[in-house]
Amino acid sequence: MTVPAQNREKPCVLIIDDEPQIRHFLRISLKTEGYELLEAENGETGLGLCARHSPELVILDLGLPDMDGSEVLAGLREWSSAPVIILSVRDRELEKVKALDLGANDYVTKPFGVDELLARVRTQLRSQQQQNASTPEAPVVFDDGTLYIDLSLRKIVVNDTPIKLTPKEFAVLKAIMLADGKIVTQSQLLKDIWGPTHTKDTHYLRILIGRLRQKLGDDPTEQHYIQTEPSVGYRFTGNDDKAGN
Amino acid sequence: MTVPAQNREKPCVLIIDDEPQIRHFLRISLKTEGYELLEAENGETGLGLCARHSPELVILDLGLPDMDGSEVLAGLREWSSAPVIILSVRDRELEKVKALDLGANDYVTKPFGVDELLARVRTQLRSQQQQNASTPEAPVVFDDGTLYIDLSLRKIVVNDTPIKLTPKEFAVLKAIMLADGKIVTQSQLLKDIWGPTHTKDTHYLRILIGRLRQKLGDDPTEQHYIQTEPSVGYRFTGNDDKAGN
DNA sequence: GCTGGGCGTAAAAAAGGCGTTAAAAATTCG
DNA sequence: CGAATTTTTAACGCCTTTTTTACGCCCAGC
Repeated sequence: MTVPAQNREKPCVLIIDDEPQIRHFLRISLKTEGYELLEAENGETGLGLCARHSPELVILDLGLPDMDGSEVLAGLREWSSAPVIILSVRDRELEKVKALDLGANDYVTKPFGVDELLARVRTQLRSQQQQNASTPEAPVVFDDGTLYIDLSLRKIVVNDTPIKLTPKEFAVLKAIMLADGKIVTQSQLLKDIWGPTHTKDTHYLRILIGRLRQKLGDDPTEQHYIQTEPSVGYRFTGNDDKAGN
Repeated sequence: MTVPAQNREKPCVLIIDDEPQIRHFLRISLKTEGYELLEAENGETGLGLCARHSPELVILDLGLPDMDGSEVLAGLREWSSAPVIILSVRDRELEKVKALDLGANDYVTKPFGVDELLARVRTQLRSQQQQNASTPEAPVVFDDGTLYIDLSLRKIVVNDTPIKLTPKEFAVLKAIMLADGKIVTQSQLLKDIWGPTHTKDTHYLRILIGRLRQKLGDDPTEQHYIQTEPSVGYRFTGNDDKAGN
């Protein structure tokens, strides 16, 4: 599995902003504070970078060229719990509330003071540290040469051929991938994706898993990627049969 | 430690502010959001209330009559990690940095919009909750070099060969493993796994234990792992005489 | 030394779960 | 509003699991 290196000496901060001068400005400030930096000038590369490097914190500008900032935030929150500080020129209350309720951890209005922003960065990293002591980040990208999956960009490639997944198919794949090798119970999947009223309808799952295996090129008798634990659930495996951790 | 009961239906918010109209204002807003409330009009009673009730969140005004807000914050942080949102009329950057670095989680400048404050309250409670949710299950693992069992991962390995257990087999193994060396009665196992209507069908158990021993590589005449207590029940032991962990 | 209850084993028959296919219904999208 | 995609429904064959049934063994007690 392509598990991003989690043991960093310096905390890593990802900046997603399209304005070069802001990025430059932040780069200087954050570097002198001793952070490692990642930069993206649009939402898509931002999501990709975040998936591949799982930074300790994300600074996200709401006004991006390719997609709305809140879309980026929502996409991020589907699989990442990294703290996000929003930057925005819009200081209307509604905007702030929307972003915070979407899962942002702080909202700073441009123009802002560097020192304040740096303090807010420290604050977020501090609270994050408290909890993240023993929580290994779940893998968001998978690549074994044959199958390539990037949950952040919703991109699946099998043998260099892009594959399209339906919403439910993707939701199931995401769920079992984020479980990181652990079994996800049938009732859990049914509850999360079909709703609490369908926790018994396991045939939904059987047919969906069937289509998923077919699309991923996974022989059900081999169960290379998706393993069935009969009458319990399913697990995603990157071909490590050994008793791992 | 005097840790008060933490299981509340509603999250509890402590307001420390000397201005009655602000307290009134916050009280209305927070109550309608469904929070339980505590109020203090000076630092000392605030600290006392926080110690006694350990609220899920603290809203702290920096300008208090009896002691400086940062003193309150510093005092709080000596023993509490509850999220603190600072309220202040002072919007100088230095003030914000000082408060945040003292351990505050957010800093809101008066006058503020209610909706934004409420959103920030939700945000803080959310990250707090997230952190409590992690680290739920302690891994239950047995390993003596030959037999490896991980109950949480549902993984059994005998002599480096992964073994598949059926649901009932696993349920029985789990039951006797969790008993930690003590005997589990036959009727107990039958009631728990086959249901209360089968407490007499001990032949089910005999057959199942047989298969289990076979799969685990346990000679029934030796009873290395699963011991029979005739007409009583079964117990799991990992090398009983040896210094077991 | 026979006897009977409790245990372990071995084979069958019965039941249940899984994967697959095809078609109908619902939803999305142009 | 119609076409294409997605989801749901229904039915079948296969394999695994569970239950049933039958038999042999050990050991205490008469």
